[in-house]
Amino acid sequence: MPQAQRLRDLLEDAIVEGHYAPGDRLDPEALARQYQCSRTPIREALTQLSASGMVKVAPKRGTFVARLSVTELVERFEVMAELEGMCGRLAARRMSNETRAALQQAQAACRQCMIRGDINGYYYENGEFHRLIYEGSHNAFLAQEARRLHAMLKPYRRLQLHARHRLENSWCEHERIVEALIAGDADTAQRELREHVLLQGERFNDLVASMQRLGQTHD
Amino acid sequence: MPQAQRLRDLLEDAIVEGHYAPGDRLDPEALARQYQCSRTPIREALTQLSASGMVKVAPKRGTFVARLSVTELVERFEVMAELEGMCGRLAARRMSNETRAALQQAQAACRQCMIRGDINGYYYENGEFHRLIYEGSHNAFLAQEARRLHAMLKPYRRLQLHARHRLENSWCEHERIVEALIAGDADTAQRELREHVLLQGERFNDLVASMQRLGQTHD
DNA sequence: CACCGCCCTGTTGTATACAACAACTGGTAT
DNA sequence: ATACCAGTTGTTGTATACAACAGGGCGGTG
Repeated sequence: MPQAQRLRDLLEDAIVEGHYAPGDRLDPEALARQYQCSRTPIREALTQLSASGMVKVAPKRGTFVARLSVTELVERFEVMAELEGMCGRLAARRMSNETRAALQQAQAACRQCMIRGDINGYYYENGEFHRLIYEGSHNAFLAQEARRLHAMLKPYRRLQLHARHRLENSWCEHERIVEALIAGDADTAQRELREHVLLQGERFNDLVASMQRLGQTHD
Repeated sequence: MPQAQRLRDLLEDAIVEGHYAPGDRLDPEALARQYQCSRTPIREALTQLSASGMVKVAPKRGTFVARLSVTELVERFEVMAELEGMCGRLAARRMSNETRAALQQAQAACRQCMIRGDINGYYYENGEFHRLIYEGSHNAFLAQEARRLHAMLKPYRRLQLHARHRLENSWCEHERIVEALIAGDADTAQRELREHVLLQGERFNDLVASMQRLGQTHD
């Protein structure tokens, strides 16, 4: 596999997992030294990340990890909610028995993390939970787009989970979603997933507050 | 503006407008000669187009204009329908008076083209019609994604319009959509737009047939 | 003291050269 | 006749060097 691809995946992971914070500068030369290669593959990796919206290039000033404004974030969550709902609607009809079982397993794992108060664990299992629903839609393109958006929003989604009782609420919502998916109730699955993802009410305010704190640490 | 960006736009346009057909080879060296530059910016342009799904690279064998399989196409239309529906739902509530007027104007232009049987004209005005609804959603990210998918499907969408009575049917569907949008009826706008975009029944078969003809001319 | 302009520096974008790699083609052996 | 092997060729991926461009700082001037 070409080096640029590996670098793209590595950098994407590092961004998504929070090793680089939104607004951080990504210096091509430093990265080139770090990964023992020339600027060319680094440049290509950054270009691709820029295309997928993970980084923003400020011409002649540097490349930075994308820092989304509140508006941009709300817009993306709005689209994400719709795509997740669509995945749910399709998955309710199309999901295989294996995926169904895996989903219930992921939900059980989420429950364990919730009980232990293990936020990072929940965060990971939650990703699995949603990924399974994407795959369950049996629409590879939809699943790919959903994964892309999910990755893009991951750094911000993580902030939400620290809000009080968010884990419990999230898990209960999952429970209703699983129920609808198992029952094959497409409409309910779609609606519950949309609501689950959509930023609304308190959660919106919590997230904005977290972002502002995040912003202060890097300005 | 960097040359690579210009080239990307140029190539994308050329593909979308059908100057290159799905399956055509895009030889970097030939393009470099054609555009009087080195392979570097060409390469970058092609990489970006590959990321957005317009071209497919077959490692060590060449770069080709994406030729979507029937499955891939159906999947994309399925997602497109959902996104358009979402645009419609939001636009019904958020569209400005100017956009509303522009939409009615585009619809009138479509009507003229329909009456004249001007397929290319209709094709163009149809693009405007849909673009206005995207913008009307007042969700810049959603609009961008919708435009991207729309562009990707454009070469195939064009095939549909040649089917008998497709222009008339399309225009009538537009009419119902405009009506719902003007009335601010979000549910109807969403539903009508979804149906309008979704490949179903006869139209699906027509498109598959056209694609097979297209395939034969390039194999 | 403030403002304007110039130079320097840093960053990106492009060209070119080179190396690695896989696919194709020709030939040979079984 | 077919399968396999090796050389060749074409293509991509990477490194490096260079040029262009913009921004920031510094100094001069009003």
